[in-house]
Amino acid sequence: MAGGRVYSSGTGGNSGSNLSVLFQNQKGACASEPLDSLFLSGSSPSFLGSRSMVSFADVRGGNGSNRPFYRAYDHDDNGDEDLEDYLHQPEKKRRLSADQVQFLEKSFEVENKLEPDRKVQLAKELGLQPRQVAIWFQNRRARWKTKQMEKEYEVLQDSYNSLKTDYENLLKEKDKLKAQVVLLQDKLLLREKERGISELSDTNKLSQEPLQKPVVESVSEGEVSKVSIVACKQEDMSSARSDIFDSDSPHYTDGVHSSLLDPGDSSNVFEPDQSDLSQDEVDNLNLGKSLSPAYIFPKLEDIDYSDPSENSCNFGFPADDHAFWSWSY
DNA sequence: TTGTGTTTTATTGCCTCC
DNA sequence: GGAGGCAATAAAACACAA
Repeated sequence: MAGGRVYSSGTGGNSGSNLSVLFQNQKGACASEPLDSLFLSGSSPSFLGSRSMVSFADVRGGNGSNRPFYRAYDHDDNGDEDLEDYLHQPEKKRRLSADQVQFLEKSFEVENKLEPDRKVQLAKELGLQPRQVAIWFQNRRARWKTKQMEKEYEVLQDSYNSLKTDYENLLKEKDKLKAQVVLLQDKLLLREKERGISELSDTNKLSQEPLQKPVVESVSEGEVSKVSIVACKQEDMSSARSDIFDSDSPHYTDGVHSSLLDPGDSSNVFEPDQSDLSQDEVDNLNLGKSLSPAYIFPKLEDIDYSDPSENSCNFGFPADDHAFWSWSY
């Protein structure tokens, strides 16, 4: 015996409880053995006929009437010789009958731990040894635990897959936005070059016409750099540089400008209202008139788009604005 | 029928609790 | 120190394809 343990051999007697009556009624459905009919009397316990393996000491030490009934005994064409052989063969494991298992399962559902009294009671009801009942519960708990772990694993797996999908979608969205940024930067560079050429010719003209109006004033007050100011109102203006709104083009409507200011675009983040502007911002607005717009708009190359929380210029969004970064798909 | 994988029953050794 | 639980494992019983 394990670890010097001493296990009670059990009685296998009938308690005569209601549970026994229940399973006696089901006995017809249970695989009834010829051996049962041989050894079972009318007053025998309901499960005694299918009694499983008992301890060797119990079996071998007892007389013939104490021999267990082996339900697993294959009796298709058994004669007396087979019976003899069977009774003399070494003890083997016996599976519990369907009824016994059902009984134990129901008991397990009620309580998966086995109190000593309950163990003895169940053993009596089932015609098993208390030790066998204990072993069955122990193994049943192990199976239950395994099942639970499998369920938990599935839940975690589903959660992981969901997160992975979200992550991949976000990556795609990020790539899309990056491509947009590159496109816009190209357009800006192009316009910058055009403006450089234009200013060069303006300078030449200016030297000949000193009374010409300042370039900035050609931009209407309602439109000038409102967007750029708000976009960067929380930022260090020293890093700003923009000439998106060319003084020569107050109604700048190329792809860049229109995409940023299109009121119909729900994703448009540049929809500031002048009434929302603080005095500082208004000052900046005025400053923007007198200074070059290049001081107002940030240099796109300086913006890090990889991590929204680290943007030096987040276009008016707080860095922790998760709503912006976790739009649905 | 047989080989092989799975399930069930039981053992062993270790650990915790009282 | 004994009782009982648990993890690991053995081994029999069982299921099933080839």
